[in-house]
Amino acid sequence: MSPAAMDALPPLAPVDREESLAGKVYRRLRAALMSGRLSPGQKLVHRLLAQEMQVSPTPVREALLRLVSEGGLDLDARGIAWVPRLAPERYKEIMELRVELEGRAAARAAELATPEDIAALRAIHARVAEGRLRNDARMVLTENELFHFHTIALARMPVLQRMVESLWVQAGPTINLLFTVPRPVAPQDHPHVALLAALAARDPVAARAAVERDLREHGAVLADMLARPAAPAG
Amino acid sequence: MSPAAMDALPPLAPVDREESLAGKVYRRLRAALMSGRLSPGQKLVHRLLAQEMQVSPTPVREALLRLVSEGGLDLDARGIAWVPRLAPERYKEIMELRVELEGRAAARAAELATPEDIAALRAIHARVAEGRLRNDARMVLTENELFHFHTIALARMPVLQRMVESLWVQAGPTINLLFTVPRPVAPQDHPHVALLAALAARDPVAARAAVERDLREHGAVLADMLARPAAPAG
DNA sequence: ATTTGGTGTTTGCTATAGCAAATGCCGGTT
DNA sequence: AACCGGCATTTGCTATAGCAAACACCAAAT
Repeated sequence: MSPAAMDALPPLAPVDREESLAGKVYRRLRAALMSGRLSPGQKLVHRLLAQEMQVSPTPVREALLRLVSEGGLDLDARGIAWVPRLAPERYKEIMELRVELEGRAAARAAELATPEDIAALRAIHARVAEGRLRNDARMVLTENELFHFHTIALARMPVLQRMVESLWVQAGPTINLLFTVPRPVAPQDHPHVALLAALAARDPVAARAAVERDLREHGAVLADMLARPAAPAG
Repeated sequence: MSPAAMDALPPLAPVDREESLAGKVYRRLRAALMSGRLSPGQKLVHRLLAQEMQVSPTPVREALLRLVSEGGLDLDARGIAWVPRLAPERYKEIMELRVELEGRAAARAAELATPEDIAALRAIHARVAEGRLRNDARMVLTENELFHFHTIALARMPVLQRMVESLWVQAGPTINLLFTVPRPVAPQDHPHVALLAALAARDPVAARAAVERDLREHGAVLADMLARPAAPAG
């Protein structure tokens, strides 16, 4: 085998092993954070969770600690895990970092995306738009997330991707709590459409600008909601 | 207590609790990664580590899994933790992200730093320069790290700071393995000096540029070393 | 020299138990 | 009604045990 052929070989993939129980629990909790099924202020007690999930406490504890490590859960003074309530400044910081990192990923994606990649994104965006028409918040959130992470994956920057995931985990409960379906916009006005055009045109600058616009518009709405004083107790 | 006085109160600090054993182990391992005492390719077996540290395996396992979660350690197909060897592309991605995130922190720090902050940074930098004069790699690395994280802390962006720490943990073993003390430069030519001047002048653009220059110069040297084929076996 | 099979050891992962500290509940007192 | 004390329960954290799979080592066969 010549050196050139070695260079052309894909890297060896790790041998798939059955996922551990702790890994399964972690994924479920992580998805629950990103999708808002776990709400800000919720307490997660590993023994109780273990009972609910009908597993022993050790893997649940491990899963919770993983999520703490990536910022998705906070520990209180006693070591109990809680879903964080985002202060406005924290939310603002997270969104600022998303603008930068997701914008960077989009720019890179514009250099690397294939027509098939772009077609897949179009299909996802069509479902985002449908969710908007149907005023279906769950659908919009789910497909929007899929759209974003599909885009980011095109950039082939694994460290950045993991960072962005962590930001989504951190912001997920709050975003989902506050989210209302935006009014439908004219199809050509949606930032996703601008991003798709930029990807097709292999234009990194336009791709970044589209993502920035998307996140800034969306982020400003929620930032306003967060900055309001809490409603009087009903 | 009037609303204005409430706004002026510092946030309640969490009650300090004695750090758990797992937390202690985590900190030690993390510091070992950042400082290079753990080398790329090293295998970390939780039972053996527990014996060395004279603690039981559970907290060691928890500490290792935390470090896996933040990217500092990789798991192989069998679930064993290893200190990662950085491929050139991975190193490049990490440095690119550091340039962006640390640059951003420096720009923010330029807006927020007090004269006392800047004096403290000068003192740290003086020790960096001394380490260079003495050709003391350990001293340079230690003080340089202190300089960087002192700067980042001035930005008061906790999410960003945690991300940067994670990047340092990921790159620490490789950087320390390859590091050689750069030749001393004229004092005014060191990027830290440019950063200090930018902080004093409250100039975010110059601050960012100084950090970018620092990281790019340093990063290019190591990227070259990583890109070279491994030396023939001796 | 290489391959195969058997055996012992290692290792991750999970389950369980137990300790100490914190929390919650209830009754009694003011 | 509010406060206090006693007791039971909860909870994090750690230690230990055990299972299954993987690995390492060695001897025998080719």
